[in-house]
Order: sequence, then C-alpha cells, then structure tokens
Amino acid sequence: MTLTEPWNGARADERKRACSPSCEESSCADCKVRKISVCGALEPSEFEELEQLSHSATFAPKAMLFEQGAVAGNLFNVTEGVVRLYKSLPDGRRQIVGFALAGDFLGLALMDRYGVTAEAVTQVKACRFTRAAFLTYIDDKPHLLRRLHEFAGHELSLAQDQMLLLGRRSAEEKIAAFLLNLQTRYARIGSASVTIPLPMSRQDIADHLGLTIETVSRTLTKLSRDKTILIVPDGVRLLNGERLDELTAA
Amino acid sequence: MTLTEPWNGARADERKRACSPSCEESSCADCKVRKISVCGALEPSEFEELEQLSHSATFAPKAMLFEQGAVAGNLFNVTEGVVRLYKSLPDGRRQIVGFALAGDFLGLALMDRYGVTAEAVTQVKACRFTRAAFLTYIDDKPHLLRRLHEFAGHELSLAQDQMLLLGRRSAEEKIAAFLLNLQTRYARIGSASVTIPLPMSRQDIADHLGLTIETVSRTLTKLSRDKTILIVPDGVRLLNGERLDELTAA
DNA sequence: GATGCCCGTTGATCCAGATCAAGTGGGGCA
DNA sequence: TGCCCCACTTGATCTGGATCAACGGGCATC
Repeated sequence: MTLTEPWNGARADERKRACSPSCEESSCADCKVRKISVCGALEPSEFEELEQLSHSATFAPKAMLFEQGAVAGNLFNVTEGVVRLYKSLPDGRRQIVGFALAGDFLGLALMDRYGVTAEAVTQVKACRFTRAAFLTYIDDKPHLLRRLHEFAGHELSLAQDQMLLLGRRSAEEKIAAFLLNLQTRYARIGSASVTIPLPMSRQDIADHLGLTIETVSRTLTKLSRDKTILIVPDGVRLLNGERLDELTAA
Repeated sequence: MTLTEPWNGARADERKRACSPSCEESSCADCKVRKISVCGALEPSEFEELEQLSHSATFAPKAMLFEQGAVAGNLFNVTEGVVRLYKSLPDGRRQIVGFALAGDFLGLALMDRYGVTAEAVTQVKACRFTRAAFLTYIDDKPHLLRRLHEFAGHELSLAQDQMLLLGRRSAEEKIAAFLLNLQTRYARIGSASVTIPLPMSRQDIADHLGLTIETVSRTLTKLSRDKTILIVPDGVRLLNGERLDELTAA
C-alpha cells in the first residue's frame, strides 16, 4: 500500500463487520470507545444497524485517511492509535490543527469536502462509514445528530483554545499546555498516567504549536533541566505538574 | 447601562417581539438576515412560534453580550453590527477568535457555559433566545438542528483556517487574509464592495491576528505604500486584490 | 558489523516582529 | 475656540524564536 495515498477500498486492510464468531474482527459490542464516542448516544438495538454500515479499517503509520479538499466520501471513528489532522500552504508550511485519539470522530462537520488532511501517526484502527450511508442513517435519529453536534461544539471550543495558544502564548507555555492537554485526553480514554506517550515527531509537535523543531527540542530540554519533566523514549514523564499548570495558566 | 457588564434583562434596551403594527420593532418577516442565518431552515409557519421565543436586543459599542465561563443563559442571532468574540489569559493577553457579523449565531455549540466573551464593537442588534426555550424549541425540529450543525461545521472550518494563519503566516499574509476574509463575509450579507469597513480598533485586529498594534499599523502602511490598499477613515479600500490573493495563498 | 539515514539535540547567528518611546490628528466637550 | 483624550502612526532598539550548521545515536539494510 502506498502510504501517502488517501484511503481507497481496493488498498485498505479492511473487512466487513458483523462477521461470523470465528472471525477475529471486533464489533461494536466490545468496542473500547463505544461509550465515549459519538456512538454512545445509540440504543443497543441501534448498534446492529450501524454495524451493518461500518467497516473496520487499519492504517499503517504515515498512511493517509483522507486529504484536504477531496470529496468527503468517508467518515471515521478512531478506535485505536493517533491521527494527525493538518492544513498545508502551497509552499509546504503546515499547521496541525489537532491529533485525533481513540474515540474521536473524523468528519464531524458532515461537510461535502474534507477541510483537513488526516494521516496516521501510529498504527491506527477506525470504523469507517460512507458519508452517504451515515447521513441516511442519522436522518431519523435526532439524538445521534444531537450527540454529533455536542462533539462539534467541543471541537470548536478546543479550536478556540488552540487559537489563544497560537496567537498569544510563548514557546514554553505552548509546550506546557500541549503536554497537559494530552494528559487529560489520554485520561479520558483510560490511559491516565504521568508518563505521556508522544508518538508524533518533534516536527509534528512544532507544526501543531506554531514553532520550529529546534524550539520544541530546546524547550523540552529546558523543562527537563529544571526537573519539570523527564524525557523518556517516545514520551515524557511529568515530574512537576504544578509548574506546568503555572505555565499554562499565566 | 454599564458597558462592561454582561447582558441582563433589567438593563437591556429590549422589548417583546411580535408586537402591534404601530410598534417600530422588527419581526422575523422582514428580518434582513433570515435566509442566511440559522433561521433559514424554518418553514414560514415555524417562524411564528420562534418569534414568540425571541426578544430583540440592542447593544451599544463595548457592551458585553456574555462572558467566558458564565452559564450560557442566552443565545443570540446577530442582525446588525459587529461583535468581537475573545478569550483572555489572566495576565491580560487576549485572543479574538472571531468577529460576528449580521447572520452569525452566538452560542451555536449549545454548551452550558460560554467558551468566549462577546462584546459589541459597533451598535449591535440581535435576536435573543433563552437557551432553555431554544433547546425545547429545537427538540422536535431536526432540520433546525441540522442547520445549526452545518453552521457549527462552518465555524470549525473557519477556526482551522485561523489556526493555520496564527501558526504559520507572516504579518503581511495575516493582514491580507484578514482583509479578504472580511470582504467575502461582507459580500455574503449583501454589502459587497472593494471598500472594507473596519469598525474594530487596530488593537482588536492585532488581537485577532496574533500581532501587536504597531505591527498591524506598520503592515497596513506598507500595503498602502505599495498601492495594494488605500487607508480610508474606518476602513480600507482594496486597490489590488490580486496582490492580496498572492499574499494569502503563498 | 559497516553504511547510511532519519530523528533529535545543540550551538551560533540572524531577523521579524515585539517593545519602548515620541509624535500627530481628529473628535468630543467646556 | 481651545483643550484634552485617545486611537493611530512612526522611529529606535531589543529579543524570542527562526534559521543555519554540525553532530550523535538508533536502527534498518545488506
């Protein structure tokens, strides 16, 4: 599979859901993110119908789920792994508008074209729905639309926080806020810990925070020197949460 | 009325809608933004009911419509004027996440607390709804919720564009993008022109673009010197749209 | 186990935009 | 008519973070 091409039925590692018991494929019933994702609004009976529409998909690191500007043919519910969502400028400058974790829904806005590009950072598992089928499905399910809207409202709120961060915070504050943010989000999906995995590269972090890779590296080194964090392989351990809170608040 | 206090029934210049014909109060029937605002999803018959729930409100420049963190008691549909929406840091740094114009809906996310502060920039007219009444009203109107969701999706998309701008664009690109953006939005509400009114202060523009007031001023002066724009009282005239497009794209 | 590559770190220098510091001019008010 | 205030502009200087450059270490490939 060409890793930089968008998702395509012919290439994806995917199979139909609701298959026989011998099949190792997961189903909604034992989905780890069912309660916290948009699906959490559904009645048990409704899951069956949704399951008919869903296809589980796996993406290798760097695989593209969809591309900014393309017709939004699919919607995804991430169940495992980390996805980067970004916008690019013609000259290559890039802004990562967010990292999607398990439980996050991609294509929330239900718009006819994708506004961002989505790429797997780690190995990613997701439920895929065709947009058309999903739209039909929600048509007589206002409680699901309501849930979708709640999620969109939350996204919007996060986006506004990120604007404040990008427009008005120093490099050190940006890094501190990023780490605490990730910690909170990991906690929500059941992996609360003072050790924060950072599966994304320094370049990804830089492109998320409006910095350069060198500044990210230097700032992490600085926080490490004053024992606020400890840099570990593929992550950091938060040693002094209060200090990070201070940096984030003020 | 204390201009810096949030909206309060006892102080607002407001009266009940759907009043007698002798009353100069506007009604949904002749609302200029009806078609382009969220209300555009409603059937004529549904307007009457909505009108019962709505209260028209006027705000003087600098008046606060609502404050970040407060319980979201009211939702507003702006019908006239400009509103700034911002987040603040404890030390006074401010990020204006957007300017709301006629047709924009404030409180779209339907969350229980306001995520931003809203202040009138100019004299502002708006329809006010209590959040509780509005939630009840939309409960059996999925087409309205759908419309609300479309608006939220659009907001989210704008927010992501703004993140790219804040994180990765130069001062000159920021100003160019801001002006073209405003032009497009003015055009949507029926005041298309190469002369862009800028009712907000330079400080507001700076706080929206992640710059200082001096940089905004200098950049406008520079664009003015190379005949890309002409600075006029309370606005600018776009002399060279292509040049601005160039700056915005690349 | 040598080779090369990618990723991250660190150091030196640069510069876009911030900060500090005067002006200037229009509009409200006595 | 004059005064003050405030928004804005302009100039001088400073600096946080960018840019340029070098290096090291893990790990995949042969």
